[in-house]
Amino acid sequence: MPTINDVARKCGVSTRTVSRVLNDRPNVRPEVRQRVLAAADQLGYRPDPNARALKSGRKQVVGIVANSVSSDTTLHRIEVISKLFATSGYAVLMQFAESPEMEEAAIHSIAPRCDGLVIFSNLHSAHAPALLWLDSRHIPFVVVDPPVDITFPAVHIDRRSGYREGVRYLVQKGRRELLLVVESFRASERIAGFMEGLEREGLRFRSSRIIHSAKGFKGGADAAPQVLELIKQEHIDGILCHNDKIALGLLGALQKQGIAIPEQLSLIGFDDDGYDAYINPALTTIAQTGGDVGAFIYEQLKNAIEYGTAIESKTFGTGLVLRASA
Amino acid sequence: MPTINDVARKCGVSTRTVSRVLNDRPNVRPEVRQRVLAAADQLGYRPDPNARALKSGRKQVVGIVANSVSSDTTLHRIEVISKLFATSGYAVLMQFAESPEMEEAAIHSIAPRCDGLVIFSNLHSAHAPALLWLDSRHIPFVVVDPPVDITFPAVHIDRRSGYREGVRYLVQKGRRELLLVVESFRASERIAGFMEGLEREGLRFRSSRIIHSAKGFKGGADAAPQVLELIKQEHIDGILCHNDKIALGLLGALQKQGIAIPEQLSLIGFDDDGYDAYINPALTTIAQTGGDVGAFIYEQLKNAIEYGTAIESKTFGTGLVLRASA
DNA sequence: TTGTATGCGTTATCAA
DNA sequence: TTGATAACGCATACAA
Repeated sequence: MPTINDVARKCGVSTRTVSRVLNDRPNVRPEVRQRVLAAADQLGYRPDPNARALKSGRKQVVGIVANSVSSDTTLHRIEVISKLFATSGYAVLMQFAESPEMEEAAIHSIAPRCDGLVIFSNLHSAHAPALLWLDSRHIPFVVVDPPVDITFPAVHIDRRSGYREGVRYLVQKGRRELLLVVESFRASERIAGFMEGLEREGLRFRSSRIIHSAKGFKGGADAAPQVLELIKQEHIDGILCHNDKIALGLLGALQKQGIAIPEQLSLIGFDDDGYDAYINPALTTIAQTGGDVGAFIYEQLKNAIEYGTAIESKTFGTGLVLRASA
Repeated sequence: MPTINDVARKCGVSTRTVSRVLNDRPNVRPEVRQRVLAAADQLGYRPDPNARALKSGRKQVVGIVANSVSSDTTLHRIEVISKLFATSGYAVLMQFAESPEMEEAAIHSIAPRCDGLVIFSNLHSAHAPALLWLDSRHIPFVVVDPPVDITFPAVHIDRRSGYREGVRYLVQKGRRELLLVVESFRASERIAGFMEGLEREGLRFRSSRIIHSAKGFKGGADAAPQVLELIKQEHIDGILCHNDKIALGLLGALQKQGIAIPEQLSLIGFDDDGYDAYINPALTTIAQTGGDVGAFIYEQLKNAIEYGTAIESKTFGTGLVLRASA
């Protein structure tokens, strides 16, 4: 591996001059610049990023810490962030964490190698020590969709309003006996929206109208018997689901039992997964609105890193995407 | 940010001793070891990974280069690899590339920061300079699912046998007029398998029996009119698709036109996406077999990095996952 | 416009 | 068992 010294020697200049050329600094004669560039190219010289980082502190890397139970949405956002940062010459250092403790450890392990951090967080405390630590080290970071309110720069997704809107829409369609099917993790915002929606429509909330399901397609399918029972006993005619996977799992299982959707029952998911428009009936869903979360994070974090600007928090809304199932 | 010197000073030993303690080296009195550990902890000391990498060459990072058009499968494999490496204390440095040229650039930019590399490749040449360069630098790497044969350690997915098997299965079910719907990218292996399958079953191949569609659900749906035409004219009764998204898009569109699946027409996808079992009819598909690709890569690469073992190439098979659509 | 020399925070050689 | 000290490859203050 050739070093900057090799390049300097090869064309009879000092390392200082080579450094100038390589970092696009002024005060180098064009002729010398050419010579250095040629020598570097010829030797296949590449600056050592570690040495550079050690000296200058700039690493050209952004870190991403994500919780282990990352959804397709999270994966997609990570992809967007990575691609955008790639266009600015940054690579992305990623570490998954299974638990809040591991998440803190991951932050500590990744931060020293990064110019900035994106944290898809499960940290359940608003005062996570790792975040305080980052802050004290002046490492810019964005927390994405934390389950609790947080005083640090963060992107929030307002699911509550989406579920509220879902309820309103169903009621407007003449549905009165509504049900909410949620996974155990991150149910509270959905439940709050559901309850608020009922209240605003003047409908009474009953705790029996919240069903807890396991995760994913299978969770939805497995919840079907219980849902079916409620349909019979309480004449459920509208269902809001934790996400589209739950909705699809449930949809198929209910259809097999002869439930007509949307005629007899309206069904609404969450996330706007790619398949929504192509299943039968196409799935009405609630989706994040207000632009691309990944793009927003990129803008904020990049400016914070390169110009020291403050990162502004933002709340993205959610809204109905109307299709056939409701 | 406290350094190793601060720790050394704080407990009155030399940096050498602190270094010994921190790297679990022998020849330190237990009492001193305790003292050092306590001091480090108290100062919140964390070794600088850049300085460490600069000196020792070990970076505790594996790199992933992925092409921009990465499928869900790729994303999932990346996730698996990241999580496994996280359990061994490695973070993952990721860079997406839009083109083969950018892919080479990404390799060059990432490699110096990594102990090893995973390359989800679109490199269309078997002798990509970047790979030769990696090899000459003795940086272990695995190429995943390259579109061409390659002499470097690689994981191959044998799609051809899967499509062959698909044809055989359809014929066995009494289907004779088969159609293949492929995207433009990476169609050749599928076409080869399709043609081989037909040949083995003694069926004649006609070029009209290959339809090119755009990407994704929409591509499948948009191909429907053309497919419908063929169904009418040539009495198509079995379709193999590029992947499950194409299959689902096509499925819905055909159903809307009154085609009964699987009664009138058998439909087979590829990938075994999560929703396959939950749509109606559940989608029969072709899936990669032989274990988890990500886990295999982790094993190989980790051993190569830590013990210098050679990485062995492996070909993963593909096989039918029978459900209702065929 | 260019060069010399120092130090970033580690690891590791050598001597004690 | 320990310590002084020299690199690792680069960026930059300062001198020329």
